[in-house]
Amino acid sequence: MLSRDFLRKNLDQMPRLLRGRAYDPGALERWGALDAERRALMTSAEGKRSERNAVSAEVGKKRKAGQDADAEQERSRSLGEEIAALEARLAAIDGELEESEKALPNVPHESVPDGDDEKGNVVVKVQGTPRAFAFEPKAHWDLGPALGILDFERAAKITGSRFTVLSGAASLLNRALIQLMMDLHTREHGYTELLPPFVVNSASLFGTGQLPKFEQDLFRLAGTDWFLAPTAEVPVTNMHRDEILAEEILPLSYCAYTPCFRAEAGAAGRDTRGLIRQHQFDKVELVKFVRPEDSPGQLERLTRDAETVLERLELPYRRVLLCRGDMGFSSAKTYDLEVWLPGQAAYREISSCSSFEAFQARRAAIRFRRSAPGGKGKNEFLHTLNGSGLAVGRTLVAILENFQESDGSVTVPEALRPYCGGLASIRPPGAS
RNA sequence: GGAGGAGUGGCCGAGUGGUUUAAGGCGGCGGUCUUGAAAACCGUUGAGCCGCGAGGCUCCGGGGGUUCGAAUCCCUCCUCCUCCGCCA
Repeated sequence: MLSRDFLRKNLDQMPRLLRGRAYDPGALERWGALDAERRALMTSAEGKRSERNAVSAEVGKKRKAGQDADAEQERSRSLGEEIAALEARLAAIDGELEESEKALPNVPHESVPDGDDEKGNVVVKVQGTPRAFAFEPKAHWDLGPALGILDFERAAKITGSRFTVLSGAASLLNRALIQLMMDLHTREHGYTELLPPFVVNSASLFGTGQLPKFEQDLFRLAGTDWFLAPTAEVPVTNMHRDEILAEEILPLSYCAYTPCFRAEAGAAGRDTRGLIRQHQFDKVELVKFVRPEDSPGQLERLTRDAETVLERLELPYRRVLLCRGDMGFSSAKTYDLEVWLPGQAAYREISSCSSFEAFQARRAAIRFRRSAPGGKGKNEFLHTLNGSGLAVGRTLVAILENFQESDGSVTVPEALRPYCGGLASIRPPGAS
């Protein structure tokens, strides 16, 4: 959410600031008129309330002194009616203002390139060279079943499409990857690990920006205010909802492994094969709470922290700076990390690292007390960032496809072996 | 799930209808004193909003109600605690 102050000052600039982003221009115009009316009504209502408070106190005083206070009582009562009328109008205006504010996307950072879709994204870095195969590399949806470690059909029986059973080495590797990522981020990158609830309420989803606009992407527990978390970003960012943090503890860095649940409405027909787009997947998430002046540097660091996982696993990837039109609703700036998948001969997203500036902090009321020499500092909204470090299922896919051999086996990357009992190679059933 | 109890400023805690614009304490900050520190003493110290300003308004877990007037009374929801039941 953008601040009212910012909207007021930049109302005529908003079309330029939000160019390329999805929003309703008519809502902006209405916002301006409503805001002015709201402030006028407020001044009037507060004046009346002030008078009523005084008159009301007079009633008490006179009564105590045994005097007649009927005139004051009547005046207070009629003021009360006037106030109630003004307040009803105010509440209606407030509701409308909030509706339009909630629906406005974040203003992109100035370093974000123009563009309407992924064609406007900019590759800022390419790391590693895709391996030259002496044979036709298979896609993981062929490799996995052949190795007997990915079972799509039985998962469809148990639940439905876009679910998978991992068995044997796939389950082991998945577990090892989580462990490797969590160890790396906690021991080498300074993150504090959390195991948050996987179920979140609507207030939390509003705080990070999934609600109210994107409920169709979520699984809701029937008859409740609870949803399966679509990403650990939601529970972890909302850790500090409605809090005022001390400046000294910033930057705060958390990492958390959670399963993630997404309804994938509107993705019908896309990535229907394999592990790429599932209703349930594991992810290690990185979340930071930082001072506003630190957020650009911290986005670079967080993105590096995610890249380090790919480098440890010897996976070729590239870093892409998303253009204005391809960013998420809440983001001010986003880097996607894309891993090379030989089976598709393409780079595919494996991490998305974003700075939200104060957009989420405002929605979730997360502030910090700026320390000032000789006394009290001001409370300010802090900046939040997060990124996948990494999406575990897609990392498993990348390992299977990049490290496959001509005999159908898959070599386990060196860095992962200590986490899976020294397993060096995954072999097809029956192979020696 | 059943029965009780409780939610007040960073923390503890007083307040059961009208100078409470929330007492007091702790903690924090500033100062006096001191070579320095501690102690003691003095002062200061919640959040948000409206207003050019003076100033004003709102907030005592959330929401609703009663009243001229609500932290205080009523309804409802949430959370926590105790006991019972159930359970990994």
